[in-house]
Amino acid sequence: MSYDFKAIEAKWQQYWAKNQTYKADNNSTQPKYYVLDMFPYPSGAGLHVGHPLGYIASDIVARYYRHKGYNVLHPQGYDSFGLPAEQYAIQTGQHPAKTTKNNIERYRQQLDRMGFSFDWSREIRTSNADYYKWTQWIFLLLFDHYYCVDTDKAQPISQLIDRFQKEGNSQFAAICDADTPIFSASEWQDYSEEQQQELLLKYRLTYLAESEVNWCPALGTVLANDEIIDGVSERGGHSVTKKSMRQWSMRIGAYAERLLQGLNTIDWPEPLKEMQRNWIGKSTGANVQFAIAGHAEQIEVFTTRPDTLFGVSFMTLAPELELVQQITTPEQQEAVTAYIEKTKQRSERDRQSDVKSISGVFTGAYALHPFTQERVPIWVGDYVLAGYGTGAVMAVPCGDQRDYNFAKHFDLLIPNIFEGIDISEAAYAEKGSTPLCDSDFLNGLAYEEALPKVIEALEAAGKGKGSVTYRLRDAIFSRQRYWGEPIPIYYKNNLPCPLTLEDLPLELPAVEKYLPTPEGNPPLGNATEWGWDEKARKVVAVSEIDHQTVFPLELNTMPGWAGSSWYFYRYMDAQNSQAFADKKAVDYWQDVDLYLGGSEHATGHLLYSRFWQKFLYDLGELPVDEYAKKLINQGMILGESAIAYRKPGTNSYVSKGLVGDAKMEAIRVDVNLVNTSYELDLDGLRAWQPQFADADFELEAGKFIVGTEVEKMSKSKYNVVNPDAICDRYGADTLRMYEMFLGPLEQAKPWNTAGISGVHSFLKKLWRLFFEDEKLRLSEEEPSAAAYKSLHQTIKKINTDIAQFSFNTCISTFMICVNELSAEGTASRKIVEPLVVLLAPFAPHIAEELWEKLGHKESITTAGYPIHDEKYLKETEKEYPVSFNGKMRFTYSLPLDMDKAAIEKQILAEPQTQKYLEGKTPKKVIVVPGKIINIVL
RNA sequence: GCUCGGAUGGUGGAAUUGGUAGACACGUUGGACUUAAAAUCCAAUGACCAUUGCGGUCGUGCGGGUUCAAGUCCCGCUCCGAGUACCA
Repeated sequence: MSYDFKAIEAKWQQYWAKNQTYKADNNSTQPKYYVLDMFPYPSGAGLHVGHPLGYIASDIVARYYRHKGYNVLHPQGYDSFGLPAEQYAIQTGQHPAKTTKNNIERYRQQLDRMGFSFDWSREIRTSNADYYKWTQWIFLLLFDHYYCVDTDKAQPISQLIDRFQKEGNSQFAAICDADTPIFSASEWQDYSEEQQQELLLKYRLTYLAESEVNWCPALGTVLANDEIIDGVSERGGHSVTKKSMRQWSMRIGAYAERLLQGLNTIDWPEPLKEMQRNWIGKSTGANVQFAIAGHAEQIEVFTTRPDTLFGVSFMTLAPELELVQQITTPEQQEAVTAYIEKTKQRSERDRQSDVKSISGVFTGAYALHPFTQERVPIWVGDYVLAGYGTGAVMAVPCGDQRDYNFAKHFDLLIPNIFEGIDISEAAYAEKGSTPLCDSDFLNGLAYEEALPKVIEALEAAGKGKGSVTYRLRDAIFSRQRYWGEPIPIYYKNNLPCPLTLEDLPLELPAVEKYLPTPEGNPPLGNATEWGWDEKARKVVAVSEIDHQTVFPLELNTMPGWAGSSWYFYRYMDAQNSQAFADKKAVDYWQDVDLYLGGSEHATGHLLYSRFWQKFLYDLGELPVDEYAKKLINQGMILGESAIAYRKPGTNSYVSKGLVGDAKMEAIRVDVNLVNTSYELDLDGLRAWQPQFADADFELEAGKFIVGTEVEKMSKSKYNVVNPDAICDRYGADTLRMYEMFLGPLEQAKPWNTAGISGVHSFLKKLWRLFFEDEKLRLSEEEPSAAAYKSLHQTIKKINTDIAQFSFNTCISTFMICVNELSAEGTASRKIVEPLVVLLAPFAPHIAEELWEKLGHKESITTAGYPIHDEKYLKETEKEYPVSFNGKMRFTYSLPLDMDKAAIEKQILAEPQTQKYLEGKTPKKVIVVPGKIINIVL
């Protein structure tokens, strides 16, 4: 009987499904282990061999922990809202729900073939109303809370209203918009309901605000910063401009410090943490007030170098600041207005690609230095960003390269305040130990001492204070799209009113067209049923909107990251209709023990989900404030595109070896037509695309060889390898083991089928260990010492390697073990039985089959994972390499328990040693027990 | 520019964290079995020299250093990849 992987895999996949082998129990007394994959967006292209890499790794871990006696939660679902389905709907008129459903079915089929141990009873889809009901609920909670600085957590808005009633807003610290006015308790009470609501919006953790957004006219929507690459949209490459719109935002900035600190408590890859730290971009320094000559207003600047205060020679304001208009002198008015207009017209793309050119204009106004009262000219320059710090900088040309360049360009003063530093060529930006000069009370002090001193002086003079600024901006939450979660808000007198939990889910309405309306409203503006009846608490026809009892609903939908920011808690109790998850279930599962996914989500999903986590933790909804203890980034599997070389302007192709120095056009051909020796199947090619039907091919040695290029796997590059094809040819167990064998999990690597035969023949060899022809040839005899040793070495290595997620070396270890056992001849039950369990996480189908053949009635899942016994590994003797001056000469076998002195004595007495010593006395003898003996002459 | 990460045979990659570099696999070459092919098994395989003598020299991107001993640690470069970018 040969290894019939097709029959075996089909059999066990059915068995697992029928017996719900991998269903996790919410009422278990076993310890829990939660292994999570980043759930996929079900695209129309289906899975390629790159997708399962992380799923295979997490599946190995899940199965391993089950063997170890843990109650394992290993769920899977779909991030099923998203732009591609909507784009497809626009083109074809097919409802996104329908295409999404089809895509999911295809994904599921492909996933099932690979033998994953997912608990499918917990499957979720973010586009299902019973799921997004709870996404909407979280939105409502955010709307109903503000961030209290004193308690350093989110608090209910009702509490804020209480405080406003009693003391106004000047007595306590809460995170709010920068333009929030100060008011007293009596002023608050005098405000109208509308005014009060407007003010509360400035505090809510999700809020409406007029904000500058990245507007993409071609897509008709707003894009987040991470959806823009090189100034054009990630999807489609359309140009993007700035536009001011009233948008929903998330006050993630309130959590900046906690998001930063939390990184120290989680075991995530250091590079990923570093990315998040940079994205949060904390800088400490000071805010400094500059008076303006002849004006009541002041300019506040943020600087990380208040110690260089005496080097200020001008100020620069961002063109967007309102203050600019107020202080500009009549003579400069024209120039300033022209400059502001010019900046407005420049698209984000221009501004980014044109970093080097320096532009700016003088306002005619002067600021007064807080200590010297010297007059400092105020300029406007677009290198200052309105959105960072205060939108104004104190320019210290001797200490900052951009200020330096600006000063050189406009011929402004460059006073030097660094002792003994030459600044004739460039600014000196280091925070070094160089003492300051010409700096009044800071003279002679270097950065470290000057910093606290100047802040102290500023605070004493009431001219500034120490301050911290973050680069992290609040996240725009509105999308002008159809295929996303509706925002559970309606508008009364233009003010947003929240729905309540009882009203949810607010279901996505049907629309005729998925494009924006002619008036420029989002696609939901096309819905006929999209009014909110406040009394009946239900959605009614738009025609009934009267602004008395029926009001318009929000037309924007939520962004892609909304549904993915909390999904890992839904898996704990996926069917619950009363809560996002039952409290008992959440208390039992707590958090994710291992999270696997790509690093491309570093500053998107992985940051937003931490933010929501901390918020829900503040509310007591979740037990921990970081949801994933450990995270691993699996590397991307790249495609290896096949290139056929064509003579320019002809239809003749030349085999790779014959190209030489000739100029050729590189034409990508389907990799699936290429075999492992890079030979192209010409008949297949001719049938594949008509342009090749009558092409000429110059062969070498009767073959046509293609060139290759490693790039991202994508349909358009014809380099996509479908896992189904591999499963057909070699089976799922081979695919699983081969993907792991390819290299370290974290590393990006090209897909190449060349080595797959090695893994496949390993499985065949394993099979032959059990079967000779038709017969199970299992020995019940006591195994040899060598067999025991081989097994226990393997057990030891596999256990330590799984703990380190080093799956590629696990596969090697298995190969060595099976090679050794095969060489021995007979397979003893005492050896192969534990071996099969050991292998089960990696190649579950063949392991189940062999387990059954060994006479077991229950699934191998219930078997305990083998633990090695040192007694089989114990060695009494060890080969010591003996080297002279570090150069290896010979080896000598010695008992392991000998002490160093005895070893030294015995080695020196050896005739062979004497020969190499040539009568000299060694200076030193180094003995590392069990490792090496080095004799230094 | 800044911040990370990397560089080991023809190829993918190992190396107990300073202790015999190249495990394991692919590929290649030779052999066995076979009418033949597939499958399987055996042997060789870093480079160069010596090969009828068991050996020698070099070798982990480049140049230095520390050490009895360096792929591994330190200093200075080169190249490649990722992230980020007027962040005051």
